Amino acid sequence: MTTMTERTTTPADRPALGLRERKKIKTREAIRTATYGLIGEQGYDATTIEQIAERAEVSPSTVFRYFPTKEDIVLTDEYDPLIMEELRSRPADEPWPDSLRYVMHRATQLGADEDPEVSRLRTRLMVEVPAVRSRMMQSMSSTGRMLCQAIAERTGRDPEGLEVRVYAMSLIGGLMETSLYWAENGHREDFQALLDRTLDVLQHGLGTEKN
Amino acid sequence: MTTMTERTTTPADRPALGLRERKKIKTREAIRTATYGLIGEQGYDATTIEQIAERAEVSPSTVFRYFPTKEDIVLTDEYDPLIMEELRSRPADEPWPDSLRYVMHRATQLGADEDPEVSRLRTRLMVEVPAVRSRMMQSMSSTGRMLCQAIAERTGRDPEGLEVRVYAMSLIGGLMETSLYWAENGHREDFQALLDRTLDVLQHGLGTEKN
DNA sequence: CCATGAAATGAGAGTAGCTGTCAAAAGAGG
DNA sequence: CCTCTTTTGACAGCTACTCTCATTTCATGG
Repeated sequence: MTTMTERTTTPADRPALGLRERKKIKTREAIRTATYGLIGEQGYDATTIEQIAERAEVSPSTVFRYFPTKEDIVLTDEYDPLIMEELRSRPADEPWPDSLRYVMHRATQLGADEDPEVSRLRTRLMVEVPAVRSRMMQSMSSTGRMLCQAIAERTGRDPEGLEVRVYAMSLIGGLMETSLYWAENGHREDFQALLDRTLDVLQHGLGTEKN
Repeated sequence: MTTMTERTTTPADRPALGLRERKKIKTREAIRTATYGLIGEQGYDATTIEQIAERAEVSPSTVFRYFPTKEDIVLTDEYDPLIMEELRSRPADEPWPDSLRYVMHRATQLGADEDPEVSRLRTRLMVEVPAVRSRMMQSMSSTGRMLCQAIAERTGRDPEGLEVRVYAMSLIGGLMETSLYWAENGHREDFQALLDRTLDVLQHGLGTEKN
């Protein structure tokens, strides 16, 4: 227990990570960068783990140690915890739809902060490579669990109850489709705008607007 | 062109399929039966294509000719077209939520008609085997497309529009979660009842009911 | 009934993702 | 500098899946 904050001989606010940790992070990024590069050059299927290992200057074994599957190399997904935290820090009396909208906006801002190229490549792969989409959907399940938890906290319901679970998954399904839509249309439209339209549909169903 | 209704020397209304077609159907079922049996005995992962081929008395090559992936052997999914047809045949002036509810009820009846053992094995595998769940979710996408089409026909919207697509996928996500919920709880509760609760949530959101 | 053409099958080799083991190398701590 | 632990690399192995090609099986027309 008690991660860090213990024996930080370096008084600076720097990470204070050991050489080992730093190397691990570097290896992780080397693998990801190599993967993005190779996929960009030759496509997803044509890119083998061996090639990735070679370009990242590690052994194939190491690649598997860092990422359980090839799809996981491109699907980072480190946002969920951030989103959860953001959600929890919203005022308790704020209407739920408002909280949701606010947090989703924040999340897309975070997404835009990182290299937009990467974020687009990722969504493009979601559309084009079935395996990646599958993996993505799978990760949706765990995201759904967290959402259930958050909703349960806010509404005092059972996080394992059917209603909460159904609601969470329908939400995620809708949001997922928004990403696909965005990617399928060549990332032309403004994602935030799409998001707003999506949330409208999820709140009010298919209303009477034109299209 | 012109399938059958040509030279049906057998005046009976029987299928009038050639020996070849009949054999194909038999092979298909042999493979599925073998798969269900083996998985029931030893589990999904422990069951290899070779074993399936052996029990079905065909070659491994043939298994792959009939089913592109191992997961596809257990995921039949021949209901989509039926559901679509049922949906189309509803009176045009029926409110959309009512149509949806009616059709979903019909679908579960169809599902119960076939061997309930098989249907339960399938949902159980969805919960337990990630690969199967992934494949299932993937098939959801195509189901979603059909739903979009149906919704578009009913409401005069663009089937490719964001709103319709989001609505369809959120629906499918919710329904999917219902199946998972049902399987996770040992198929104890009445599926139709769960379905009704699900549709309530999808229509009205998380209302004010207790739980 | 047989010959011809087409379709289905089987056998085999090959690819790649992924798992496991084990010994060597590199960092951490005394 | 020595020891312990973690990380890595090399290797073997399994299995899903693909591709090719020869063989068998059904359909058809004479």
